[in-house]
Amino acid sequence: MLLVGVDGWSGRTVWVTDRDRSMFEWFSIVRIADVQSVRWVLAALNGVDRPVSVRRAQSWCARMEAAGLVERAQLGGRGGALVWGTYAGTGVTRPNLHRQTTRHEVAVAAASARYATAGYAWQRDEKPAHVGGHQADGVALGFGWVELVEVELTPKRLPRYAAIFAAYRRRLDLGEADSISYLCNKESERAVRAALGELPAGRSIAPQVGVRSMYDRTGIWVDETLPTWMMTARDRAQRSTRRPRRSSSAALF
DNA sequence: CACACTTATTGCCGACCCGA
DNA sequence: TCGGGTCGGCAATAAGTGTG
Repeated sequence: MLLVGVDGWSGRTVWVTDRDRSMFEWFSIVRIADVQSVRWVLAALNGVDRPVSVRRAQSWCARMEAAGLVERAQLGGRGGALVWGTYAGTGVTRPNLHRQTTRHEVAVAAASARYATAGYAWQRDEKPAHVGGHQADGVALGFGWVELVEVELTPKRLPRYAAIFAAYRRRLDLGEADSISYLCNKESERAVRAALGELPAGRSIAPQVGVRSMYDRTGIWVDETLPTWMMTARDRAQRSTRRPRRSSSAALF
């Protein structure tokens, strides 16, 4: 454990545990999240499959804010305050809260938090190496299982889906991934399903694509249990015939 | 083993904010 | 103004640790 002095408070200190450091690793990957997602990641690090209480997540944020390791912005939306790691906490620069993509990033973090609780490691997808490639919003790594995750809050036009599906087809053929999950709201779920059915490229990957409506219109994912379709990494490993790419002793993130 | 003490976690309550 | 949602203070509880 590490003792961190609190600026401006004479004598006040905060303990930073290994678990807290794992939280900062997660924040360095997803950059920004809401309090609901913090509930799930704290649960993952505690080794339980239910989120910790809202109160617990709030107090964790308050404690780390006092230590100067996270910052918060109360924007009044559902899902709680937005939370991000400071440079001192994560070594990455502050996210821009007013960028249009922030809502999307928070939604990706919500997905990452659930996958973490289900036992998956989480990575950012690599930038496409060649023209026509496509970068997913995240990669969930199980034991011998690679799942590309796409968070879809705004429906796209059909030609765009055609290009993305073709890129996924190539990646599946190359063995870079085992499946693709589209996490949507109601509107985009309809668009993705339609595109998968109408486009030849869509039909060719459809058996390996899961389309789930998890978000409300504003991109908030609120729940108290893991979705039934989300198989835990451990259960998935027992059904997978592939050789593990990730040892069971690998770190969570 | 019994007991005191610490730490982590939770539920409850009131305060506050915001939109209908 | 009302209701829903979030946040922080507080007390209760569970689990872990040290001591006689």
